[in-house]
Amino acid sequence: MRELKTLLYEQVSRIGKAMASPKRLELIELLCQSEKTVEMLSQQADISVKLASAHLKELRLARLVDTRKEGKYVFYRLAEQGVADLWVNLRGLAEERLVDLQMGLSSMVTHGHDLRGVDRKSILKQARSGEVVVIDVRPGDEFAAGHLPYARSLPLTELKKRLAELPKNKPVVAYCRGPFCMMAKDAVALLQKRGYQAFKLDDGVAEWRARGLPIEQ
Amino acid sequence: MRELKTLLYEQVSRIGKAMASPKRLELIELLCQSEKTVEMLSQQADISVKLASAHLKELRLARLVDTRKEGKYVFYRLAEQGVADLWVNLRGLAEERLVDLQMGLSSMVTHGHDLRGVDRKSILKQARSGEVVVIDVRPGDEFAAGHLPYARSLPLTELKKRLAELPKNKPVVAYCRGPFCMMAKDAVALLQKRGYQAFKLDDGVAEWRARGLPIEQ
DNA sequence: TTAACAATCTAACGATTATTGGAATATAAT
DNA sequence: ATTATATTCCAATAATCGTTAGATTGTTAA
Repeated sequence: MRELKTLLYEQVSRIGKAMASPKRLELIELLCQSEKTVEMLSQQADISVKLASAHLKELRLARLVDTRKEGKYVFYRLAEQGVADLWVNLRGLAEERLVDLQMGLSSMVTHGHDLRGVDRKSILKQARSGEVVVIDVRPGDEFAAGHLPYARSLPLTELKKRLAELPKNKPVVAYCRGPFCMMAKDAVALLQKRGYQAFKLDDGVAEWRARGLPIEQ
Repeated sequence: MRELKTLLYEQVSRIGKAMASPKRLELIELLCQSEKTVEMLSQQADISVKLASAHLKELRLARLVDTRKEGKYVFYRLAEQGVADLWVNLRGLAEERLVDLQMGLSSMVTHGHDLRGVDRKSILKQARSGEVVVIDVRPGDEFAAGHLPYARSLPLTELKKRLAELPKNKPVVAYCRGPFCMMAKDAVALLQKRGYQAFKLDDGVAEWRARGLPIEQ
């Protein structure tokens, strides 16, 4: 009776443990974008390959991620959609804490012209009608793995040379991996300096999907 | 830049850490039912008062719970609804793992006549019309803090002496604290032995509310 | 075959965490 | 005041975790 209960809560806590490390959370967020190799993950999360491998092992043990081998590369991916939803849920709960802890977060939250309050469905509608241009500033492979409807891929790294593709008479909405990612922020800063009407959308695909909105491939 | 990111993920991981202990999860589940004192929590979770206090301190540090002092008692409660939702979310993810690990869970999942597949809204409708009787077998104070609509309080401890209150010609649906709680299971077993048409509803109030359904007080 | 590369495994360390027992606070009851 | 009760604080221990370095496995390219 008691033993059974202990067993049950232990199982759930294994998932909690897996989400109890900052590095692992960052890896999960990256995997919300697309499947990636250990090397890609280690680079994008700014950690050693060894450490990434160790953390990924933990995540696999907790069944939050799965792997696929292709040649000498091992691709990791989320085991199911629910993992991304849990990440969004967890981060949402933490965000309140972040603001009232007066964290450096303020430098991210106060991005001047953001779309925090704007209704997501109205953005979707305006994007469809062409009233606004939605750009996805993540690397191209992440865009290919899934992106917001009507979004155009324009990776941050190519933004400078491809500015001409964007209209100056329409609002441009940029998004990236989610609220903790700085790519959209940087893109908006650049665009605004060049005279574009640029806005940042805090959502990434995980947030978008967790709220039941559609994702395209 | 990197430091800021590190800081952000660290904050989220604090919540993960708080949910990384089986005991703390059990405490959270108990607090989903109603506010409780340290002593009540320690008894219901089968741990020492000291240990309960230490775990509750962790939860308070992570801002998942709040306290209220009344005389010599300290009442703990969830800091916000989102905490209960996160618990439901987390447990949901773990449940798949539990079944394919062939855990002792099977002894709980196979409760014979359960309502796992039955639509929640139809239960609600049938309860309103009186086609079924919904009983809440948790302790009375938890019922008072919030319960399913049209439910009647009939704590497991009093069930035997109050059997006469239940009809034999209608289905009786029992629920308790959630899928990990055994009270409804025991109630159903007793009722079925006495010839009632009894069924177990796996939801507790947290699960019910997390799915957007109404709760009464 | 050999060389280069991706990824994992092993061992080790310091840091953190869970748990317990004993002392200390605070409040209520006598 | 004194006693009893609820809770927390402090210290100590064993267990677990994060991280790094070195060796190892498996795969591709030469």
